[in-house]
Amino acid sequence: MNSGDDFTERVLAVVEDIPAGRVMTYGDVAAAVGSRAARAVGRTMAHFGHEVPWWRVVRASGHPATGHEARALEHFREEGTPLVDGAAGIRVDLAAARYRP
DNA sequence: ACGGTGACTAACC
DNA sequence: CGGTTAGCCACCG
Repeated sequence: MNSGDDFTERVLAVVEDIPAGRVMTYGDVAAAVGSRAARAVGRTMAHFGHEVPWWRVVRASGHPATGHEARALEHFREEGTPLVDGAAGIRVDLAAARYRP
């Protein structure tokens, strides 16, 4: 019953380990599983993200996943995630919200 | 085995 | 700040 995909399983485990009010970048999650496939992490979220707090995973710029910014923003406000209001719109304050294991 | 693809990142102008 | 280019890695048919 092994799902067979170690990478995917590890990624989901890391995302679930992110506490509320904090976020991690795709690159950080990839590094946490011992890889640098930030893109592969994004794909994993697109397929399995419905079972994990995908909104706690953001891009290196502090913006949430492309096409899901509005949805992530609702969760950020709800969990009290540090946000920054800038010209590019609203984004997560990585300096304060980035989760460092 | 191979090429295309993507909820990405960093560098450059 | 923003738009573009190239590099990166894992999954799918």
